[in-house]
Amino acid sequence: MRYFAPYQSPLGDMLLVATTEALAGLYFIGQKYFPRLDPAWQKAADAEPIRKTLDELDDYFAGRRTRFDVPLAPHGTPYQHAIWKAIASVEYGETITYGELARRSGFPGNARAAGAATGQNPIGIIVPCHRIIGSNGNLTGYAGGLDKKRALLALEAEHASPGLFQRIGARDRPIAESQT
Amino acid sequence: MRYFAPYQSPLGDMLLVATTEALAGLYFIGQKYFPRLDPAWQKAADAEPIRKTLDELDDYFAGRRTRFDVPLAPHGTPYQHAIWKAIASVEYGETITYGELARRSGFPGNARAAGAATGQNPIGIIVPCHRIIGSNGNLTGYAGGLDKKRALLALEAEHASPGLFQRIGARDRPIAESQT
DNA sequence: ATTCCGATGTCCGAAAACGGCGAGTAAAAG
DNA sequence: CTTTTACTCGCCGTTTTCGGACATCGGAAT
Repeated sequence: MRYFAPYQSPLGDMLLVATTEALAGLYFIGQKYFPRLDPAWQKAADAEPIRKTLDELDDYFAGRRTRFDVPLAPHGTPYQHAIWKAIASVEYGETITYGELARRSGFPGNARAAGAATGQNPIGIIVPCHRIIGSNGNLTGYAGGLDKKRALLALEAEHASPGLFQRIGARDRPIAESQT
Repeated sequence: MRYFAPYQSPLGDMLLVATTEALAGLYFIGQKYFPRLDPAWQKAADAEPIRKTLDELDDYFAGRRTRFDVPLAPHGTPYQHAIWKAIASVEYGETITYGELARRSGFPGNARAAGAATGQNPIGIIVPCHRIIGSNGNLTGYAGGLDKKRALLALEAEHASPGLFQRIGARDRPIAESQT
């Protein structure tokens, strides 16, 4: 059985999906790859993973939290799991390229496939796919919309520990953008 | 959750698969379309549908039973369900052609598709797909092997009530056979 | 008597299209 | 002559599409 709950973030309404054990999904409403709501799913804001996620999200958006502790259980292929795991190792306020992501996940040279897998990340924000950018500094894409990606990076730059150089805004020119 | 149990029939070893509610599968070991055993399945000869099926199979092979009462829950497409339901209406000792089967299931003219669906019947013997034969009298095929089909028809002919004319052996010439 | 053809639902394998890329080259701007 | 910008092409897992093959049968043509 799966449980779900809504969440109103400063960036827009979101949907949480979880089992009794772990968080399985976190989406912006209507984003790309938004899941079909199964009628069998039950609305339950009191399920343990959901309650915990809601708390941590509040802290994150308030700038009080730089890591998440909720147990995760995303559904995907072995390759996708490798990619998502590598994404999860990117620290708050830090950004890496898709090429670097491919390298870290153990599949050097698969930048493109890594990008595709990144886009299908079912647990936005907590698996921080917004921290992956193009090799030329472009944001290139985000399932929830580029504005969300930009806002998340700005939030993290705002509250990141001062020692980090790779944070957004540390560049010598404004960040360009491409299509959706 | 699914349960399974072995059964030693006079025609060879078989596998039963069931839920707590109903029988979901009955296969000759290693037959065509034999299911992949899921490690999560539990061996349980005491589950209600399994116990009932084992009893009824004993009676059937002893010639003491011409109908089955176990609740069935085969897994398949709507079309397949229509076909299997029509198959189930063919009486002990009786045989019909694939064309007739198509007609009875509400899809006249689909003899070929009916044949394909027949082959994918997950509940052998109890859903009596062995009673479906070619329009020219050929046995044409059986997932468990043509020898099993022949043996089952022989068994039923042996114990069928005497009034039935369509039973095997009532033909004016020997029954030919085709490939596997 | 044989051969050929069309109609039909599903499964399965093969092939192609499609991405949240990136490096290398060629043309344009300063 | 440097620095951009535009374009091409290879990269690779996933998803979608497509084409046969089947437990057939009746009718028409050979």
